[in-house]
Order: sequence, then structure tokens, then C-alpha cells
Amino acid sequence: MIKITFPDGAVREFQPGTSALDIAKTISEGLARKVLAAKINGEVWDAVRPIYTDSTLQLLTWNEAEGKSTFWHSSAHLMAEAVEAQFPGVKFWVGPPVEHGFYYDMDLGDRKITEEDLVVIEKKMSELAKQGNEYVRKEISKADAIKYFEEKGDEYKLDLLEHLEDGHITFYTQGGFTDLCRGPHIPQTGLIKAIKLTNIAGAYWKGDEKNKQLTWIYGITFPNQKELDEYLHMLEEAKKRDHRKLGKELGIFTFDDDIGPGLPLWMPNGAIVIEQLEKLAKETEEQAGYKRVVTPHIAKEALYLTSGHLPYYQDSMYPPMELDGTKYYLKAMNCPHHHKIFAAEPKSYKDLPYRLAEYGTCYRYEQSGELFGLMRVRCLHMNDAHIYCTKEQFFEEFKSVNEMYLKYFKIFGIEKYVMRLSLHDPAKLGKKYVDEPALWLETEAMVREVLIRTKTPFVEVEDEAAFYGPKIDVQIWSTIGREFTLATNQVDFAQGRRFNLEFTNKENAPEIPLIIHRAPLGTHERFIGFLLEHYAGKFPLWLAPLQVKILPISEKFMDYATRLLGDLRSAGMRAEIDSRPEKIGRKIRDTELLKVPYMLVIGEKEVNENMVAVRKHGKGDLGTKSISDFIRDIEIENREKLPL
RNA sequence: GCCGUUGUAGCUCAGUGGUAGAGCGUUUCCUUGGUAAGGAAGAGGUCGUGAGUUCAACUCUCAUCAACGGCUCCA
Repeated sequence: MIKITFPDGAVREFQPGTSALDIAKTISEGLARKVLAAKINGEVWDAVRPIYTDSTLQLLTWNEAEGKSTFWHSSAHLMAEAVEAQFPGVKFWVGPPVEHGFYYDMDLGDRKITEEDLVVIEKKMSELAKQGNEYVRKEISKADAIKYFEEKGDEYKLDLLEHLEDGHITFYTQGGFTDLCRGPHIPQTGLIKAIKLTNIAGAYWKGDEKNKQLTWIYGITFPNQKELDEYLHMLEEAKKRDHRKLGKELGIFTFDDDIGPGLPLWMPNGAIVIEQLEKLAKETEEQAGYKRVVTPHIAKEALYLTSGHLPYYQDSMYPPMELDGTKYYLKAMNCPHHHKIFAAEPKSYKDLPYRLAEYGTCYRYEQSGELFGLMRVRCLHMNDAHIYCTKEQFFEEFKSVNEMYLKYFKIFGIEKYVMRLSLHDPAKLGKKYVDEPALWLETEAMVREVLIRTKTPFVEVEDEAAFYGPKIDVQIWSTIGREFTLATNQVDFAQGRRFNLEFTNKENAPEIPLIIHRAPLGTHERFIGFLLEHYAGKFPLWLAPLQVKILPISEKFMDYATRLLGDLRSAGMRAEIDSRPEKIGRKIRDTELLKVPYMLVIGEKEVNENMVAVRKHGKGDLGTKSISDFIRDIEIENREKLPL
């Protein structure tokens, strides 16, 4: 007998060779029907795989993330089976689960897949699912595996096999489809009840542009139709809060072919949001001891050779303009300019930390395929600053930058983000990263220490550092699920030396400062793009382009409305009157659609009593107030940056 | 940059090898109405751009630009 330990600590004995699914059946048939996979001694296994040793066991269902990913992985195989039926001879590469669903990439030869094909494949998948075919695991020797795929003429799987160790190779077969796969899989295809193929895309084999382009099919599946319907509904809702749609509807920004790709035009409403953000940043940075500077948009080539940016990033800078034999580049970053300000006057340790802040305008020639609304643009206004400090000061400085993030995130109600400690990849020293192995390890440890000592949850990811040092990136997701770095806090041990930056230390000797690059609000472009989605266009009062709309019930109340407008504007509020000869219902509807925080309905009653009837966006009629009470209340809401 | 898809009125979209339509918006007039769409009339497009095929191209072909979905990239 073998001992099986359950998550609650209970231990029960079973016959050797029993499976997780068998064990589930001894608990209840209902549970057994829901089991997708099992965690055996911490490793995810097929639910039907026999267990021969004492083990811990956790049954995985749709409720567990690993249950879902197993389900989707198996769905990818099911899709491959259906695709093979539709396109005989197709060769597959890999078909993993992703955050929402799965994909499989494949070589279709000269054939092309269309939206109509997807419908056919979906149908075929449903048929195959209904057959309830079991996913059968088979261990196979490397030689036999190679023979199998050589006979099939499948160079992709053969390539995969090259990197696999003999003795650890498994095949999975369901119905008529066999695939090289480490598994695990769900017990049988019948569990897949709802199927939606979402997308076709082309992408390079192994992500290398020198390789052949493969066709990717993305899909998602569920154990019941209801969840699929909910998912599709959620997608619809997500589309509604896409910043590209909201930005247009709310008059925040636009693009124009004659200006250029990735070069947003900020419209009057967008400019107001920018102004509020800059005001917040300037106040915050002033309090934190930053000094504000302003630097030109271009600089000579020599500057970027000194900084070391040019060899790394030349391709993504706008090509230079040449004047009198000198090349000038549009700046893609502010740091070299700031370093020159640091260097302009001799520094003593008493001047440190020396903090320079600028809303610098940078231009980056991002690859055309990368552009994405406001989230990825070619003209960006960075909430940039550079802190020059000693090693001893580093901890406090880096920590206070992190605290600045958190202060901002609290104001904006940003809760869903991940702090990522981005490290270098030792294999790429001297190529992607400056070749200073010891300094990398030292500064990475310094950054990690700040995170640990401040009890900040974070993840570590290799090969995501800047070329000059490690960093913390704050990762967020757009409403359609794309990941972006919103804010960043970086250490730079390289540029100080490159620019011969130094200060006189206490021993009266020259010393190179450490540099912190930081952008807690990222760029105007990405931050406002993010905020649009975060708030679904419903900006809190302090950020709203138009804060109060006065809605007179008829022309007769225009005098009162005009006086009210004057009062509001004197109080510093952004207000307008809707003077159109429309009914009040219409004015309310139009103003609601523009997501204006407050509406003041003005009719006979209000005029006689010197009142305003207040209506708040999303909340409806709040009743009447005196003008002075209303102004007092919204002044507080505005000043305190309260959420809507 | 690569692959795929798309490009028709300000917006959302329909449509055909014989030089274009809807809803919303906009303009004008009427309506002066109390918490999410009052009525009527009108204006508005060389169908992304350029070339080719054709008696004839918005429609077919090619090129190009842009957007979108992915891949790669992100100081």
C-alpha cells in the first residue's frame, strides 16, 4: 500500500498504481467529474497517471490556475487534431496555454487559413470533444521518437527533440492525434464543452525574424457554455474601456497621417489632464528636494557616444540631421543632458543627493509594429529625474523613489501591478549589458535589499535590466491584456564614469556618484492611456477636463447660469454652460456620455431660491444645494484628489 | 522590422464591374421643455494614396501609406 497525504494533512492508504482520478472517485463522483489534473509531490501530473510511491496529492479543477492551464493545453492538442483534419500534412511547432486560453503555431505550407476555416475547425473540435477521447501518455525512447517524426517529415518536432534528454520523452495521443509533449493533460476531451477560436496571427519560428513565419491560431475553451459567454461579454466590456476608443470619444488625443505614426496630438481635453499630472509631479518633486531643469530636444552625436546609448539604441533613434559636418540626434532620453548639468558646476559631497527633474520630450523611433495607441508612441514626455548620490545614500534615495510611486498609486487607486526587479543576463555581458560583472551583482543586491527591507512584494526577472544597471519596473496591463512598464526606478553605475562625473568626498578625494534614473509617472502618453482605461474614462474631479456642466432648463435661466459660471470659474473650476435649445433630458444624456463629474440643473426653483440642483456622473440626482455649499464641497473634492 | 486582417460621410458601419447608402453627429427652422435621445428640413464622400487591367474600377491586379491582431523589440 502507498500513503497519500491530502492538502488538509489527512493521510490515506491506496493500492500502488492507483491514480488521482481513482482517488477522487473514492471521495465523490461529482468531484471526479471535475478533476482536470493533480499535483503529485508538487508536480502537476495527469489525473489518470498511476501513482506508485507515497505522495502528497492535490486535485486540480477549473478553480485552480494549474487546472485551467492544463485544460487549455489539452485544448491546444484538440485544436491541432481538428486542424490536421482540415489541413492534412500541417506541421506543428508548440501549443502552450497562455493567460487567457491557448495557441498552437504551425506550418501550413503554402496554404492560408481564413476566418471561415476557424469556424470549421471550431466545429470539428466540438465533434472530437464529444467523442470523449482519452489523452494517453506514452513514454518513448529518443530514437523511436526521432524515427516517428522522421517518417512524418516533421522538422519542427525533430528540432524540439534535439534538446530533449532520452528517458524523459513522452508522447500524448488523443483520438487520431499524437504529439510530442511533456504533458500533463486532462483525462479526456469530453470535458471541453465550449470552444472559441479567437485569432489568427503570423509569427516567426522561435521568434527569430530570420526564420520562417508560422501561423498561430489562438483560442479559448471552457468547461461550460456559460463561462464562455461571460468571457466574451467581458471582452466586449474591455473593448469599451480601450483608451484608443475613449480617447477619441472624450477628445483627449488623436493621430493624423500627416503628422506621423506614433506621434499623438493632444487635444484641449488631453492637455488639461497633462497639466494636472504635471502639477502633481512638480509639487511632489519639489517637496522631495528635486530641482527642475529644462534641456533641449536635440544634441550632438558625441553626447550619445559618451553616454554609450548610441551603439545600443541607434536603430530606435530618429536618424540624425547633419549640420556643418556635425550630426545632431533628437534625444531619446534625458539622462545625458542631466549629466551635463551635474558636471557644469563642481560638486561636493555636501551637494548630494543632487536631484534633477524634467518633463523631458523624447523621441524614439519605435518599430512600426510596436506602436499601440498612447501606450507605445514615438514622441514621449517622460516624468524623468536623475538622482546623483553616494553609495551610502543609495538606500534612502532608492527607497524614497519607491515611496513616491506608492504615493501616486494611492492617489490614482492603482492596485493591480507587479513590481519587477529586472536583472542582467550574465551571458550577455559586453553585448546587451556593460561588462562589469562585479558591479552588476553589487547593485542588484543593493536594489534587492531595498525591496526586502521595505517589505515590498516583487518578482525577479533576468535579462530585463537597462544596459547600465538593474532596475525596478512597475508592470501593468492594458484593458485588452497587454503588459506594459508603467513606471521605472533604475540604478546606473556606468554613466557616471563615462561622463567623468565626480564630487569631492569627505576625504577631499574625487568620487564617482551613483545615478538613479526614475520615472514614477512613466510618460504622459502611457500614463494617461493607462488612466483612461483604469477609470474607464470617468476621471476623478481633479483630473476631469470639464468638471462642471451647467444645464439651464430653458433660455430664461441663462442669466443665472452665466453668473453661476462666473462663480465657478472664480473658484478655479473648469465649467461650461449647455445653452442649446434642447430639453433637459437630452442635455443630461449628452453630458453623462462625456462623463463630466458634475451637472448643475438650473430651473425656476433654483433661481428663486439661489440654489443648484446637483447631479453627479454615475450617481444621478443628488438634490439641491446653495451655490456656496456646492463650491465649497467640490473645492475640497478637487484639492484632496478624491476618487469619483 | 516581419506575417495576417482592415481602410466607404465627423463617428459606427452596410453595399455593388455601370461614377454610393443607413443610424448617430453637424447646420437651419420650429419647440422653452424638470433629471439619459422633442420635431422638420438641409449640408456633407474624386469609397486611404498611386499605378495597371477594362468600353467602364469604390469593386479586379500590383505597389504604397496607415490602423488593427500577433511575433520581435522597449534606454
